[in-house]
Order: sequence, then C-alpha cells, then structure tokens
Amino acid sequence: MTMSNTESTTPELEMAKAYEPQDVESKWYQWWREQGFFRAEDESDKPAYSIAMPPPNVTGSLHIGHALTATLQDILIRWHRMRGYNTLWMPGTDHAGIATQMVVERELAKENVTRFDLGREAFIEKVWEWKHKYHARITMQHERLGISCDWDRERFTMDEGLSKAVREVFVRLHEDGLIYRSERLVNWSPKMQTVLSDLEVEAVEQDGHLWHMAYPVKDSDEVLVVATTRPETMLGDTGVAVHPADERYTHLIGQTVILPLVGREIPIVGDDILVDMEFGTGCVKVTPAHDFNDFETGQRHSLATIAILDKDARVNDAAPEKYRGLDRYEARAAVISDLEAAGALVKIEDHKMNVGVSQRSGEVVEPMLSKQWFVRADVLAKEAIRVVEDGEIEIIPKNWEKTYFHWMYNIRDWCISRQLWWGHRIPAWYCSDCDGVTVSRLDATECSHCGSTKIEQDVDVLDTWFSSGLWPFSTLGWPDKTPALKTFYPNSVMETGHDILFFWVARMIMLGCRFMDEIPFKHIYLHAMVRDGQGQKMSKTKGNVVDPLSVVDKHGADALRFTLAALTVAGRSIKLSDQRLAGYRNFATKVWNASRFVLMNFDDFDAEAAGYTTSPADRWILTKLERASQLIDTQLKGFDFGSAASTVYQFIWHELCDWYIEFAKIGLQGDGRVATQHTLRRVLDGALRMLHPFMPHLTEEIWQKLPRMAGDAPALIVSSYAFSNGEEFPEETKQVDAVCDIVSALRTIRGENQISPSATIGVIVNADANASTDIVEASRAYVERLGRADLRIAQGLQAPKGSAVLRAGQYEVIVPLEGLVDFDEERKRLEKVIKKLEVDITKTQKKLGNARFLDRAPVEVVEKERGKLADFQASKYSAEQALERLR
RNA sequence: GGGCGGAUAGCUCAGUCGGGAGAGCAUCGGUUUUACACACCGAGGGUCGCAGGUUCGAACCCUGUUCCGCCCA
Repeated sequence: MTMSNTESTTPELEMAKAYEPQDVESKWYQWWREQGFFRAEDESDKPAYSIAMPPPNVTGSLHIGHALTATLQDILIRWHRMRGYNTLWMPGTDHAGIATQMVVERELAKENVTRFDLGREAFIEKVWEWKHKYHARITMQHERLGISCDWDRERFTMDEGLSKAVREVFVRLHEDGLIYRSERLVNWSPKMQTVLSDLEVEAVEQDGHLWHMAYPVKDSDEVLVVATTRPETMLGDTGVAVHPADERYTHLIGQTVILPLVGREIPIVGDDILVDMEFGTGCVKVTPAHDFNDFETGQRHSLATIAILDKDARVNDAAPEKYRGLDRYEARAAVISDLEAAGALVKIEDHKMNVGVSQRSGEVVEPMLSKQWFVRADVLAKEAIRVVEDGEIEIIPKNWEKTYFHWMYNIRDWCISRQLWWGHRIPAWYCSDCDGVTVSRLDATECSHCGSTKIEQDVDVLDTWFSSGLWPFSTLGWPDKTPALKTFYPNSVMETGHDILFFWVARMIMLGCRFMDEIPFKHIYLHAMVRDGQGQKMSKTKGNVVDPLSVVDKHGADALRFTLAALTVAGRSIKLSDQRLAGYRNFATKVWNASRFVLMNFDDFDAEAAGYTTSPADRWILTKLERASQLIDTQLKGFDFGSAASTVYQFIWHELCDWYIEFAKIGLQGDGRVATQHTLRRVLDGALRMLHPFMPHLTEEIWQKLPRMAGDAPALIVSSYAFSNGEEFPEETKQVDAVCDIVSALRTIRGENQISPSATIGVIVNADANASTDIVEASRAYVERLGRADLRIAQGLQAPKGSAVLRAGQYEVIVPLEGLVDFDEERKRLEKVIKKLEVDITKTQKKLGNARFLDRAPVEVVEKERGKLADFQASKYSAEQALERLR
C-alpha cells in the first residue's frame, strides 16, 4: 500500500497509483540541496543571472503573497539554470523595524510588561529571540515550497556586513549634503511613539463632522465663523484665513480676532491656496503646529507656531490650564462643550473626511513638530527617473512606469529616523560641549568639532527601507569589492509586488544608481495582489487568509505553485480558490499517470536502439512538443507566467495524454514498438523539462525513473531546457490533425445518437475529390481503435440512406445508422447544423456581395471569405443530403 | 479632485494586426475502453457594461457614459 512497499519490490518501472506529494517533496528538496544545485558561482564562464529575493519581514509567517513571489522567482531561476546560466537567487530576511518591534511589544503586553520595563538592551534581546523563531519558520515554509535559492549566501538586514553598508551610505550621503537633520512637521504615531514617513501613512475615509465656530473680530460686532474638522486644535490657532477675493471677508483682512476659550489675539490673513471659498464658511482657522497645509500657510504669512499637543497627543502647557492632560479626543469634547456654553458653536454638519492612519498600527497619526533626519530626494530621483525613461530599467507591466514617474516627479524628502529600538542605530553623535554633530562610519569616541569626549550617539534608528534599499548590492558584499558583486550586479530581475513600488523598488533604484553608478536591476516585474476566490482582500479580521503551508499539505507544493503561476496575468489581481487548486492538483495526477503508462511499457526499453522509423503519430507529437517549447520560451521571456503555464498544461493534457498516448497504445503493439518507446521517452522527457520550473518535485521524481540516455545530466533540475532541436514534420502533422478531426467527428455522431461506447460500428470516411485517401489508410488503425469502428474508406461516395454524416475538413464521416438507433436525434442534430450554416452563409454572402468590401478589403481577406463560403456550402450540402437520406 | 486598471459563457479569465467569439472550472448526457473516475467521450451555454462615431467590416480604434477596484492628494 505504501510507497516504500512498492519501491522495495519494483524499484524502477512501477509507480504508485496516484501521486502523493508528501512522499516525494522533502526527499528531492534535501537531495538537490546536498548536491549543491542551488549554488551560484562567484566566477564562471557561464552568463550570470541573478535575482535578489525580496526579504520577508521576520514579524511572522509567510502568507500566500510570499508564496506567489517565491514561485515566480523560482520559475525564473530554475528556467535560467536549465538554460545554462550561472544562476544566483539571493535569499534573506528583513528586520522590519516598526512591525517587528510592534509584535514583540504586543507579546510583552500579554504579561503586562512594556519595553521600558525591560530597558533597551533586554528588549532587543527579546526581539532577537523572536527573529530567530520566525526566521526558522519562514525558512521552513520556503523549503516546503521547493524554492531553489542559494541558502549558503543568506542575509539578514541587520547582519554585520549589511550594517556596515548602511553606515557607509549614511555617512556618504551626509558628506554629500543629501542627509540633513531638521525640525519639521512630521507624521507622529502617538501609540508607537515614533515618526513615520509619508508612505507609512494611509488616508482612510471616516465619518466626521464639520464644526462651525464663531471667532469675534476685535473691536467690532462682527464674528468670523470658521469651519473645521478638528475643533480641539483651535487651542493652537495662530491665525484665521479667508480668500482674498471673497467679498464677504475682504474688509477684515489685516484685522484680528479673539480666539475663544484662549483669549489670544490672532490675525486674519488672505490666502488663496489654503482657502476654498465654496467649502464650509469660506473661512479657515490656521493651526501651523498641527496641520500640514496650515504649516505652510503659517510660513507664508509668518504666523506663530504653537504646539498644544505632547508626544502622547495630550494637551500640553501651551494651552489653557483646564485642557491640559486631556488626550486629543477628550480635548475635542471639552472644547465643543465650552464653545457651546459660550454661544460660539454655530452649527455642526456631518462630514466625510480623510484621516491619516498608521499603516502598521491603524491609529490616527498626528502631525507634529519634530527634529528628524531626512534624505534629500530630488537629487536621487533625477537619476532614478532617467534610467527608467531611457529604458535602462524596464518595468513590467509597463503601465506601472507612469505611476513610478508621477511619484518620482513629486517626490518629497524622506524622513529616515525612527524613535524605535529595533534597527540600525543612526551613526550620529551629539556633543554636549559644543552642540556639534559627529557622523561617522566607526563608533565615534570624540566630537569631530571640538574633540570633546562628552558625546552621545543618537538614540534613534533608521527606517527599515533605508537598509532594504541597499539590498541588491549590500547582499553581495558591498562596500567591499567582492567577486560576487562584480558577477551579479546589476541583478537581472527584481520580482516583487506592486504595493512596494515606492517603499522599496524606487529606493533601490535611487540608492543603487547613487552608490554603484549603475542600475540595480534590468527588469522589474511587478505582480498583482492575491485575493480570495470572491476577489476579497485577504485579512486576518475577515478570516479569509490562506496559509501556504495548509495548501501545501492539502494539495502539494507543486499544485500551489502551478496555480499561482497560472493565475498570474499582467494587470489582474489573483483570485485564489480551492477549486482552482484542486484542478491543478488533478493536473499533477494526470502527469503522474501518463508517466506511469509510459514506464509500464518500458520493461524492454533499449536506450541504445537505433535505426527505427517513427510513425506519423510519433512525428506529430514531436512537432507539437517542438512548437510548445518554442511558444513557452517566448512567453517566459515576456514574463507571461499565466500563458506559459497554460502552454505546458495544454501540451501535456490535450496533446500528449488525450491523443498521443492513445496512438501509442497501437504503436507499442507491432513493429513500431521501439520507435514508439523512444518517442514516448523523448516527449515525456521534454514535457517534464518544460514543466519543471512550475512543478519541480513531481517532475524530478518522474524524471529520475526514466531510462537514462547518453549525455543526460544527473538531475532534471540541472538538465537543459533547450530540449527542442528545431525538427518539425509539417506534413505528418497536418495528416494526423486530420485524423484527429475524423475521430472527433465520429465520436460526435456516436455521442449525439446515443450509440453505446462499447459497440463497434461501421464507419465510412468519404474523401473529397481532391483529398487523399492514403492518409486515412495509413491511419486506419488509429481511427478504428479510437473510434471503435470498422473503417471503410471511399472517395466521392454518395452516402447510403439512413446514415449520419459529419464533415471533418476534407472528409465526410459517414455512420450508417440503420438498425443502430432511430433517426430522430440525428435529424434534430442535422436540422440544427443546417440552420447554423444558413446563418453563416447569409452573413458571408452579404459580405461578398458588398462592392466596397471587395474593393477595399485586402485580397487575402476576400479570398478567405470565399473559402469560408465554399466550406459552409459544402457542409450544408452534406448535411442536407444526410437529412434527406434519413426521411 | 487627479491618475491607472477592469467590465466578454453560470464562475475565473484569454482574445496578438480590426477580418469565423475561446480556455479552465462549473452544468447536462454517456462510459470500467491496455495510465488516470483526481479519469474518458460528447453536448449545451454569449446583446463582448451602455450610447454614439470611424470603417467595406469593431470585443478590439475614437468620444461620451454607468458601475467596480487600486493608487495619489
């Protein structure tokens, strides 16, 4: 029953009845690895091909999106390895500063411990423990998927070497004036207590309100009604803005209002950028310390900047005493109620608005004045734009280029400091004697300005993407000039999800061009997002997350890989359903069983046999293999994974299994046995090679059972993908195609007339005057066996009365029905066929009767239409005759 | 508000150059036939979102429009 039982009795030619992925996947993975097939050579005569794996975060387990990225890259890698490239797939993981720190803090919170209770050093210890645990899990998951990366070179963003690269880049950018420290309005996460970059903040639509509040104009009876979505920030208002062209208010510009609840006198300014006359009251309060637009308005009008919130987003001492200590939402309620009591609350409207929330924690981000480190992006962007514009880097699918350019042209400086503990510490030291800043590659011991030893390193760390931005070269040993760097930089392809185009891909291009003087990779393939079968985004809260391991357990790694590849169509999101997975698992079983059939007939296989002659069927399948291999080559070169998958699926299932194996059952019986065996071996071998990048385990398992031929590699994984020899047999292919059509027609007649599949029936294949009967004669055995028929071959025959007739190209397939069935079904079928043909004929005649069509359409098209018309008419004639004979 | 995509069989999607609307799955009918019922054989199923336009001819090109998704502000 079990695999091992079967194996112990019959080692080679007998296979278990069904493919059991669990039995073979780990076996081959271990073996490939032990054999060193995954390893790249630092120096080699072969052309280099390299992909840096997007490093998964060590926050947790891999999800199905990781499985997709791993699959597509492994397909590219295995394909190139088989094409003879010196192939490097560089694996690794990312420390994911904010995300990892967050999960570990959450874990600690379960025991009521905060990171501050532990202190920095002990906390980081805890994070390392976490990292080790999940790194092991991620590695195991990758192994289960069968990915052929060079594990010996694996890197982690916080490795010593990569940390060295981070410092080098920081120091050099600082020296070049492209990194600076400045106090600005930044996105502050009160819960995480850190600043975030613009990209880490997402706009989320919320139901809010628009509060209309009356500000009395000084020395006047007038009031100015401002409309705001955040009334609590009025405590920090330092101005009120109106549109300079708004006649309602122009007379007030230059005067001041008295800020309610606070009593501060603040100016009324005219500003046509901030103010939209149509919106709200046309009158806006200005809080430069707590809103990005207001900040800029404040700068334009030299307004004061009063921050009224502290780092916990609680009201600070800059506000009136009664509000101090309240958080932003408590403060809002208090301000509203006090304004109402003062009669200053004019109106409350419902209002939909966008708020910025932290991509990680989901909390509402607070604009906050803070001193942070920034990268000047404009200089770096310039080159990053050029290399894509000039086509040095190609983005696939191409429409992402537009998005890329739009972002690059509007790029803002990148805030790179984070108030976290987990990450690369910023290599800057502050001197308490002279206030100077020392930026250094090595840990500084004294101030570079005054020589004082009273210096302390910045407590902050760098944005995670700062280190991942160096990934294509830092993993190859940079800043050292290593052979690996020379061989594998630039990388050949960057394959990743389009969701991190800005976060990661754009930064790699900017930093790669800057520090390597060369693009980081030549092609960028951006895959779509994986969704569930209904097209819903996968999320833990919805509970529709697919765990790759459970899929591998259920259907096998190869089925998962093939499914993901087959669903990868440019520009479409990937809707993964169990139904799809089951379908491709069935495909794996199909391949298995076809191979079983082949091996069952190989007990007398002679690898050295020569001098045999292949049959038309053999030549037909060899030609189909040749064409499929050329097609898949083009498709993979164009990163068209979905089409490539369907090419190999179509070839194996519908050409090899549906037809050729059936032909081979005949071929194996007589004189053609040796030729058929060799054709079967060759074609199965080719199919396995074609399929290997998609389904590596299954194909290696079967390939290892095939008889070895001279010159074969020790494993499929290192066999050549270029198995095609350019040899095609167009004549035989046309012939056998015709035979297939004849058999199909015969089967249709059987099916439609409910003729028992087990009954052998008489059939006449009636050739048109200009068609060859020899071809049919040569394939007599195929037609008779596949159609369960006694075949008579004729030419120009008038079909006998009471027979079913179906046209197959240049042949009529005639089945005398007398005594087999009553003719009702066949009459109905024929009537339907005639009706359909009449529509076609009318349509075509109309076209050909149109003088302008004849005049303007290309000659080939007109000729084609004429041919069509003749075919339709011939078919109609046959059908009518057949119908006549059934009456 | 701006940008990008999508809408084709019940479902998921192909459709290259403008010239006979396809696949997989699902459905229906039949079947132990020399690997495979996770299979085989056959069949049915379409207002190509809608409205105009260009053209001898439009799923495809143009304009408008509706709905859905994503990104940016």
